[in-house]
Amino acid sequence: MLDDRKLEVLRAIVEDYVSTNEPVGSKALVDRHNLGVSSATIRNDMAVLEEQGYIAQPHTSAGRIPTDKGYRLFVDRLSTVKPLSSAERRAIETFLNGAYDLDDVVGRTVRLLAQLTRQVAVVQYPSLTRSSVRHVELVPVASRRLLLVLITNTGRVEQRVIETYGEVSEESIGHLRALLNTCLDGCGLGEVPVAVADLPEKVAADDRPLAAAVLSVLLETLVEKHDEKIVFAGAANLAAVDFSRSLRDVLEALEEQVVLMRLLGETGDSSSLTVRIGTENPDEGLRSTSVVAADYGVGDQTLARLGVLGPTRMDYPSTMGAVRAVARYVGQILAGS
Amino acid sequence: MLDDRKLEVLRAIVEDYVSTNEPVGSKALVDRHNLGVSSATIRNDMAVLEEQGYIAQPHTSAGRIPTDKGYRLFVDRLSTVKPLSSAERRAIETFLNGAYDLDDVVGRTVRLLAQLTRQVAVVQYPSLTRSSVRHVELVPVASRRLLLVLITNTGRVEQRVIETYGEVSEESIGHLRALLNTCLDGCGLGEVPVAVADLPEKVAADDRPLAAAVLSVLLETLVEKHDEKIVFAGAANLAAVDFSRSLRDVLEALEEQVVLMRLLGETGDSSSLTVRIGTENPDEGLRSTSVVAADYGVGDQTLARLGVLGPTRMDYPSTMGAVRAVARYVGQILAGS
DNA sequence: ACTGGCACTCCGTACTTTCGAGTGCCAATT
DNA sequence: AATTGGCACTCGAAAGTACGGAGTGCCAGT
Repeated sequence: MLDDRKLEVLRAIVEDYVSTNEPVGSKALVDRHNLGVSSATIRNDMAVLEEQGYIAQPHTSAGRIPTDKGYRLFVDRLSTVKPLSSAERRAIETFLNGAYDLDDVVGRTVRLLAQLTRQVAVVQYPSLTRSSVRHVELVPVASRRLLLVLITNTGRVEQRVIETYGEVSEESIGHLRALLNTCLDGCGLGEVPVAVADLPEKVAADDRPLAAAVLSVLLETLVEKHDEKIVFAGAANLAAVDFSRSLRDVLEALEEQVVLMRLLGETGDSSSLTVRIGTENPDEGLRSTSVVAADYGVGDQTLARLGVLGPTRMDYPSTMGAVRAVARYVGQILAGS
Repeated sequence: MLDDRKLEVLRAIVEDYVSTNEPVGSKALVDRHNLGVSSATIRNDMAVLEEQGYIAQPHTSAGRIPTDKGYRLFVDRLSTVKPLSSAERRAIETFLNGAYDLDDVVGRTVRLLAQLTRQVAVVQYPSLTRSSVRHVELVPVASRRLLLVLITNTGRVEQRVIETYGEVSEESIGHLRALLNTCLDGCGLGEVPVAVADLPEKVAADDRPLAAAVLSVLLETLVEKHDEKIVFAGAANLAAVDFSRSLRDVLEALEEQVVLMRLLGETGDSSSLTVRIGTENPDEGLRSTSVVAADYGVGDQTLARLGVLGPTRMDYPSTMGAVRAVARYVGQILAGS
């Protein structure tokens, strides 16, 4: 139903609109792209494209702009991911290599991605449930208070305060610490509940209450809500764009963890890059934005997601290239640390 | 040189301008406040106030708006900090009490302050150099790699990777760990360099390289640049205001750690609240904003600062009240954990 | 199937007009 | 000397008006 030329016209409209931010008319189109036909022909094609819902006019007698459906078709069939320049790749590499701990890796990544795409970048910390235990530490911090410190293979360090409701000896703590570490070393965090199930039986009767308190805090730490940590950067880039919805709505959405989580979406099923365009977005305040997201991880193990948010009118090929490249490099960095 | 009535006029101008966001004229002033004189008199007073630089007109034949100097006088001499309502105080208390670790305390605080003031809130993590060591942990994470974990009395947990350039036995690590903890327990982080000075001499000759590596990383962690950690929230509130400088400039400034640090300024000398108005601000992009900041800490020990950033046209008494109240509550929460 | 031509639409811009809040100044009053 | 009512003046914001031009849809011709 859409012949090759019509697709070509759609692509041209998307590209021109993205670069000029102005509705594109038939005349301008034949001037800038050598389509080999006259503007009248293009007008006919445009009429069809509009009827099918791929483009729209802001008002009568104005040029056309792509609809969400138009962008969708463009992303799916009319564009290819644009690889970064080698200069950009080198910049990424040197910038990320300077990181000295996980916080720093994530912080640098999100700033880097924001700068690279000139949009808002979002990076999720490596998921706890998909990591494994590297070390568990119990530190007494007051007479009736312990600090549980959990270190994962991805370098995440989680800490929780434990109230012990009674004095606890150094020995008990040391014993429990050793037991926890033998139980859990290398254990996937998803399996922790199973792995510790029989632990209370192994401790001396006197230490059972302590063990119970520690375990309850440990298990709570793995509960979904606390599981996820996510950051963003580049909000300043939003100010340059003007949204149909107010800027305020978008900023508000960005400040909510849950919204950010939904934004990146589920970890991708097949291809690594996910693009969500305008109204495809679940959240009210983000109906005029698009998201390009990707999984990142070490080897074949997916750890979490990262991505970019911008106006639907965005340069998809370049953005997708940047997101893919950064996701890969982060995986490499994490693998090496 | 400024009699009481003129001061009263200035106060009225500030209050009206803050609440209406429109230049205030002599007529409107006598209507809204019962000053007991006519508008012509007020006009004369205004002329004097303008000559002295406390107010200005956006253009001839418009009302007056306060200058930075006018706000300064208002804050210093014409206003009193407005305490929060008891409902607000209760809300703060319950909200902050739910926090389960330092990250959570800081995160909740910054969101709370943003919501309370409807402006941008900034909170600095408890300064490392002003904290003391609660525990040091060494965790082997790979054959030639250790993780140094430092836990402070304020609940901050810092981690650094250490390359050992050689296999290291469990025993060596255990030994060094014990040594470190006896050396450093309760030691102020400022004194760490002194406290560990003679440590290398205490370890077995074989472990000297290991000790050196660990110490170098430990000392580096305390270097100023890494010392400070700072977060903000409520950027969405900026969108509601319009700045003379572009919103973009302000957002950009906010995303830079160093700028945020400068923003809060040095820890206050005398009174607990610091107000910096417009051009009193050191940073280019923040010349049209004001900052209200305060120290917070446990007991008489100052740990760090927090504050609020908004347009110069802000409700200073309320904002100051909120900042002061939140700073106090955070201190309490930290004391209890 | 494509094209050139043509009448039509309507946005954006610029120009003008009007309206009114606000000012500064002055002479009169207390 | 301080205050006041009066008055001419200023200037921005809002509303109205005019116009140019990019863009469209349609149709007859190739």
